[in-house]
Amino acid sequence: MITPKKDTPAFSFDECLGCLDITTPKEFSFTEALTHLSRSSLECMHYIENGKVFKLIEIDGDQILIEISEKESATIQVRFVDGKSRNDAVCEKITGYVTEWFDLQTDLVPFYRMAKNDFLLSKLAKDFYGLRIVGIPDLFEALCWAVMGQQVNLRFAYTLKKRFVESFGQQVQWNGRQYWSFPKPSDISAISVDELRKLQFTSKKAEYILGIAKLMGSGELSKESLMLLNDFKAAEQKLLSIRGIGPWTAHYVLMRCLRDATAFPIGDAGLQNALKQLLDRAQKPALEEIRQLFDPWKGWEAYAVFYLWRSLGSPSTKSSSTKK
DNA sequence: TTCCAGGACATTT
DNA sequence: AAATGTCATGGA
Repeated sequence: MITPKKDTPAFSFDECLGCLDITTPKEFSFTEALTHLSRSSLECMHYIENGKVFKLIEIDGDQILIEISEKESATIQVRFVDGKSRNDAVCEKITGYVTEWFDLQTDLVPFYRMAKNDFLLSKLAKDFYGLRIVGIPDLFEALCWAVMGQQVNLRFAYTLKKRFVESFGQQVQWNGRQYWSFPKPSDISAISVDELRKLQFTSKKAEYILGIAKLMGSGELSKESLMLLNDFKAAEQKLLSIRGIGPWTAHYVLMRCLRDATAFPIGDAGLQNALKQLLDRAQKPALEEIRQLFDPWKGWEAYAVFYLWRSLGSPSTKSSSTKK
């Protein structure tokens, strides 16, 4: 069985303020998490304002709008926007959610030890210190997002997600703003390809997502069942057996949802472009070279990829790149 | 205009 | 088994 580290950080609940403090590891940067979450203005699954993230999460069937901000060093604060208090059991679940979302359970010390003297990673580890793999805890969301991202530019992928969520998800209004929850498999399994075609999904993307919704709706596929498998390799095989899920999608989901630190979407175009830029090459490195580059990073492939992706959005590493 | 983007699958050689 | 075509849109 794949056992996630269950060393939940300490939390304290202040009943009066309707808040929850979560202690974060030393190697955690809330700013880096915010940078990641701010990638697209079309993002519909959370809202960011003044260094605070607003997100609708579901606990025991209840939708709770939370606001997360950095309180002081090594502490982030979760505020319940409705001001109501929650009991300890719910607080624990919220803490668990945030911990998983922000990847607070991973010990990054070995990663940084490894990266410290690496010719490529040392700079990235320094520049983006505290960056963790921001997760997509919901398996259906992770799979749908990965399918939407297949072979289209990221902006269009966000457009598709926004249309999808606003068509089939649930919303909560607060202070004149809408907060969305991702559609459930059961919301999607019965719709038709045409309904997704209207949102400008390709027929294939529509079929893939309907197929995944049916598998998850029937219980044939679930995050829990994947985590019950012997290892991530078995989870990968299960994912690859599903129509529409190829190597890239499988590894992307292993990385963002199942938290496999060895997940390695080697064919990823963004990864190849990041390496091309960092190595100052005229062309993207070949797959075999990428494999060799990653060889010293065994066990931390997913983190290496995430830091390389991060480098693409960084002004500090941006150079006057010419195309192709 | 052309190329290809955080791919996967079907079809053709 | 490996190369090639297809999907849809958008940005450079």
